[in-house]
Amino acid sequence: MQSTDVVESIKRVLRDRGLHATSARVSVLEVLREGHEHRSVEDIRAQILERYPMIDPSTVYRTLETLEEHGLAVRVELGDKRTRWAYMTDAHHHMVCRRCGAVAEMGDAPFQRFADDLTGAYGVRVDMQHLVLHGLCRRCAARSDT
Amino acid sequence: MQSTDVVESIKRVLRDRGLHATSARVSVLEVLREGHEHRSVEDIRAQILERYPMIDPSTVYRTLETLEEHGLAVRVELGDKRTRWAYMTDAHHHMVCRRCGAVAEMGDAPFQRFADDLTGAYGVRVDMQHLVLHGLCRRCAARSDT
DNA sequence: CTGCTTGCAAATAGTTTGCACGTTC
DNA sequence: GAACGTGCAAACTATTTGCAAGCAG
Repeated sequence: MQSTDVVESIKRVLRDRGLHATSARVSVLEVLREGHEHRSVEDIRAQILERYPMIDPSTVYRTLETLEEHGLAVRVELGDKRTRWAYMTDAHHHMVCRRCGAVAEMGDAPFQRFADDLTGAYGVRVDMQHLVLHGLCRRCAARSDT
Repeated sequence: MQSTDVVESIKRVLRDRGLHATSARVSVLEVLREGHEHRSVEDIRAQILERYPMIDPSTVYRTLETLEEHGLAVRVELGDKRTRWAYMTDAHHHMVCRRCGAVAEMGDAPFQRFADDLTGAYGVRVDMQHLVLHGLCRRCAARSDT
């Protein structure tokens, strides 16, 4: 299990979707797969530059967009102006605390129930992969109860 | 019931919150109150210019931020890059269709149930005023069932 | 009159685009 | 070698900020 194998498996994934396995795409996917937090374009680029020679920001933008179209990456809007990106894995959700800024992760079950409710009531099919909510985190909510 | 009365009532609302009742604030609130769709800063400014002499974009930005802090306006992120604003009224929610772009409004009940679920499960207090979801609208969902 | 607000102009920040060259298949 | 993807530089768009002058209380 060498890092070469990781690269090879990523290339296979890309070619399976009919994409050219370019070094830009490989490096972006490689970095995305290493953690499941959501990262900005600049974070991603910085991590790539630590081990690959060079990549232009515009290439990172274009690459992420391509990966998104092919179901390999997800776009997450946390509420500040920069778009975050994550490797497409299991559904999990976030809440950004409006008081302290903490980002909490939450499991999928209540979200699925909610999505089903909405389908029943309105016929819509809600994307429930990486929802972002705002509000008060557990700690700030508890404090404001006093 | 003259338009003067509208202006006077808005001024009262502003002063009640300890804000100076400036013409910028009055005109922004007046325009926001006229419809409950969500409008961009430029939309709002354009509507103001139809009847008031002049207002700078930066003033609209600052005014909306102030109104938000005082609970008179809500910020809504529909997913494109510009922030939309609405008059703060009853809770209602939106779904942006990822296929056709339609924006559907939905009532509050399932959302409240969901918020209570999350409080029970995670202790968080979710803001459920103007949530924006993404997915497939009724029509596009039906079509993709074939 | 005193401080909060505004207009103006300029600066940011994130993102997008056109084009010539390099790479992948 | 044909099509696709990348780097580079420049353009855009929405938004923010500093400052001097204006208006509200």
